[in-house]
Amino acid sequence: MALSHVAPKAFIQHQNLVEQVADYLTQAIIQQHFLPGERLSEVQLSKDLGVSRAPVREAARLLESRGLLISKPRRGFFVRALNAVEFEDVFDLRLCLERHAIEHLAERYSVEAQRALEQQVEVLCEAALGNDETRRIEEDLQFHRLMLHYAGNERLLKAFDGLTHELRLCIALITKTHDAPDTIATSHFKLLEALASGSPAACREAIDYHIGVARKFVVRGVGEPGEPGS
Amino acid sequence: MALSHVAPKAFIQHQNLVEQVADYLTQAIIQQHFLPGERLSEVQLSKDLGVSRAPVREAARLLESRGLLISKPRRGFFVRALNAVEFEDVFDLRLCLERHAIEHLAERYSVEAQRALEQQVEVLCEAALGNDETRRIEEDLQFHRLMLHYAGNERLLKAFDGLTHELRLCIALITKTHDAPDTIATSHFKLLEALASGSPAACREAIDYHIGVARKFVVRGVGEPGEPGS
DNA sequence: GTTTATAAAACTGTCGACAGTCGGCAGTCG
DNA sequence: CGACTGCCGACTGTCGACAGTTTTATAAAC
Repeated sequence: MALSHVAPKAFIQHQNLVEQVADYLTQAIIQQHFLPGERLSEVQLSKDLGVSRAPVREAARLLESRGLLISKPRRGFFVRALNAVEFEDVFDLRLCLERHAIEHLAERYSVEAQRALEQQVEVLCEAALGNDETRRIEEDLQFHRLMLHYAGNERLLKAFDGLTHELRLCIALITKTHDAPDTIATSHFKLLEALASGSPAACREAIDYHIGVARKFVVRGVGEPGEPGS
Repeated sequence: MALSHVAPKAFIQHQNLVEQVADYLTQAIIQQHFLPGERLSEVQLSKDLGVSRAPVREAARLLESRGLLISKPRRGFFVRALNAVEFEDVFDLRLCLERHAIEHLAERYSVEAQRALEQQVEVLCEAALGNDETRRIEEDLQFHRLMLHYAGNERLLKAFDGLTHELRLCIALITKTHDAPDTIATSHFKLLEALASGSPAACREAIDYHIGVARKFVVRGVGEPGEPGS
């Protein structure tokens, strides 16, 4: 592994090594600098990043809990390889969480929440016009995070955050999503309308449609179930 | 392949220190040997358990991701202290997950699933007659885990498992639940009936009632929001 | 007696090192 | 020629130690 993508040694500022390593690994995995199923060498990473193995190990455990890595005892950490079934499961869980959230939100839709969401949709639409796919995805996720937040259950948001890491992975793996970026962006307006209507049923219908579209964009060309070789 | 006579899985279980420490801590927290909000000293734990600090730290990170601990930078790890709001949030999330699961399950209720669930309810009822509260809780959770499992989304089950740790904590904190153990046990029958009917709506109603009862038992005498003193 | 300044203690974050283990490779035996 | 065995390198799991920071204890000043 020549690791040509590796960051300069001084990239890591002495501040919170574990988090920094975790962030670095997250980016590297999502950008597919490490292939799914690939084994991560602790020593190699330590050398590349210029830190010791302790923070690398702790960061790896963090990413394991986020579903980006899996650990095999005495073997080390491997990049999570998602198959089609797990793909569907992730989106199904997402649907579960967001349905619940939006139904709650519909019944407690404050002016503050409305303004925040509308503003975020504007940001999202703006991002959709540009070419920065990463930013578009992040703004999209941010909209949904806001929705979860204003739904009033922080634990729900936390669960969603635990999922966004995998979601990013899902999206990144198929990344050829740019069929109709503006379509996805504008489809958020329907969510706003449903919320404004105050009808939980309408909200549920809207979110079902919304996530269904997103899933359809992503689940396309996903490989067969089974572990790609290490 | 001369391994057919060998005991299933590995006869020699060389369990990681990390997992062992994590299990120990989990038990200690749930049994309230560590009070909520209390600070955990890494060195002290290392000495008590006879291991070095590295596995203790990694175990603590694991428990942090499970919601039993929280880490404050440069301060260390603290036992999670749940207030009434977080309490409600946990149960609300649980409701969200189980609604989704049971509605799915209703549409794919196999004979295998039905048999497994009915058997588990029997085990649960049996456990309810005894005095072992811990076992009752575990059997209860196991029933719900089975339900999630047969719903066909492993990711959903994983999310639930991430919640069971907190659930156990919730239950342990209030632990005076033994008002009517058999009531709770038998109330599972209603879930079985709803599933057998094949109606998602009936299932939803049943699970709403079921979890509502459970929550009512637990949410009682929960303190005010805010951090209890160390 | 209370408050501030200072010193000591305790603790976390991080590191380098050692030992046991795993996978692969070569050599050996059938 | 194929299967088994023992060795070798690489790596993980774990440890003890050091440095910087936070907290506590102590002392001085008001």
